[in-house]
Amino acid sequence: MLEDFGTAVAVARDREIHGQDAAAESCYRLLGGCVRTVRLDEGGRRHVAEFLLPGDFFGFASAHTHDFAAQAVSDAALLRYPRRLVEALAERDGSVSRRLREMTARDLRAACFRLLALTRNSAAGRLAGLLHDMARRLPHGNQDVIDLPMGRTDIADHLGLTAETVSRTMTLLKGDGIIWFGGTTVQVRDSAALERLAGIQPGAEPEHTNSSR
Amino acid sequence: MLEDFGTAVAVARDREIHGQDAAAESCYRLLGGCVRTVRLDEGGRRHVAEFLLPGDFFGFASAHTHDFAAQAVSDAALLRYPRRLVEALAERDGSVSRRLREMTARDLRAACFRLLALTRNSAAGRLAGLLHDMARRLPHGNQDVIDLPMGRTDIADHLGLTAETVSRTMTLLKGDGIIWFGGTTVQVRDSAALERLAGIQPGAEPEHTNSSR
DNA sequence: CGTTAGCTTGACGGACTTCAACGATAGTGG
DNA sequence: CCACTATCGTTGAAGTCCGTCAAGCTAACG
Repeated sequence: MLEDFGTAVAVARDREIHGQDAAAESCYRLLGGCVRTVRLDEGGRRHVAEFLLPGDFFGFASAHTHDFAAQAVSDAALLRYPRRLVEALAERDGSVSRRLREMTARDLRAACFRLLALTRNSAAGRLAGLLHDMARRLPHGNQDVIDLPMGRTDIADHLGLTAETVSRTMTLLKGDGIIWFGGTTVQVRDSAALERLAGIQPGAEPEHTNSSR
Repeated sequence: MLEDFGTAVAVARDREIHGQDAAAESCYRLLGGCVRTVRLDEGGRRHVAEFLLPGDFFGFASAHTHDFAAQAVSDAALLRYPRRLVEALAERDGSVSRRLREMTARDLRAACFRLLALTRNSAAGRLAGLLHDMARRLPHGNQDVIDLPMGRTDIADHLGLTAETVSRTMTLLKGDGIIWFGGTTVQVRDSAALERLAGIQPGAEPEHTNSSR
């Protein structure tokens, strides 16, 4: 399987794993830390497509080039797989090919639902969705306390907002007692309210990313 | 190949091809007309994910259920493929599996770029992008004149706007001489201006959908 | 101790939504 | 053939949310 072939790579915070529009020679799996995929459009505006967390695969759906750059949000550890090898594996082994297809389909599904959230929800709804997502995906202790690795600007560029709006909305949610935060620590105090704001019915929309398993 | 197995289906305007969250028993290829994929969220808000045009495949990336309903925007002709058969084909034939994966990856890429456009562009930019896209994809005569099959509400729900804003913005673009329209007919008079508004550099972002070839 | 980068808060303006009314077009039944 | 009605598109006025510009604040680092 894929697990046997990756080569370990360590990437320091804010360093690039691969550039935007770079030849897609490698795919990756994140083992530790946090990675963002970013694109700068012709107007110079920055857009963060996803935040990747430990266990996530990325770069597997790229055709000839990676449309988005990948950068370490925090110090990160990852495995690198040569694309040629992945393709060769898929060519030989039907189950690998199927798993790759499922992975891409999951990403597509996640992208579609993100599209829903970003075009229909207010700033509070979008932020609630992200926080809820992070609380679910981040490796946390046993409580609802998480350590947000990314800054306000990253969050803003991910949600289609400005850093100011993110900041204001965070303090709003804090004032309402829905979350608490200080430094990079965030505590979800009312998960149900968060889901309500994000427009999620109680038990829906699981596995938003290309995670492990 | 797939081409040999589809069964022809005709669907009248505004009829449903498959419902939201319906079991994904079939995949489709559109031969004529226009189809939209739609989802109603828990707030009752409607979201149009894509407009499918002749040649487009859809429903192939769905896992167990179709997350979006598919409805005929205009009278449509399509081919239906049983999913079990498609999966069986993919299991047997590596090249089919690879093509399915490429198709899903193309959709994912398109969804990511739509995400960019919808979160970063103004109403005029979004509309310009859609019109440019339609002018490129719709089967048209030899001029820049196209026949928009979908109504203002469909466009609005696709772009994350209201029908009123779409209408207003259309008349703005008309006033600027960038487009002309009357009834369902739209003429692109200044394609370069459209691309500029949409934030597209001259020769970029091709094949936005899972089209034929 | 000074500097820098990130977060917060305030004031203002603009873009889009909402609510409402009106006009045009097509389909229906008398 | 002609109201009648429903649907869609357009236009107007008012309100809201978020972006922009600007300043202050904190914490980390040299």
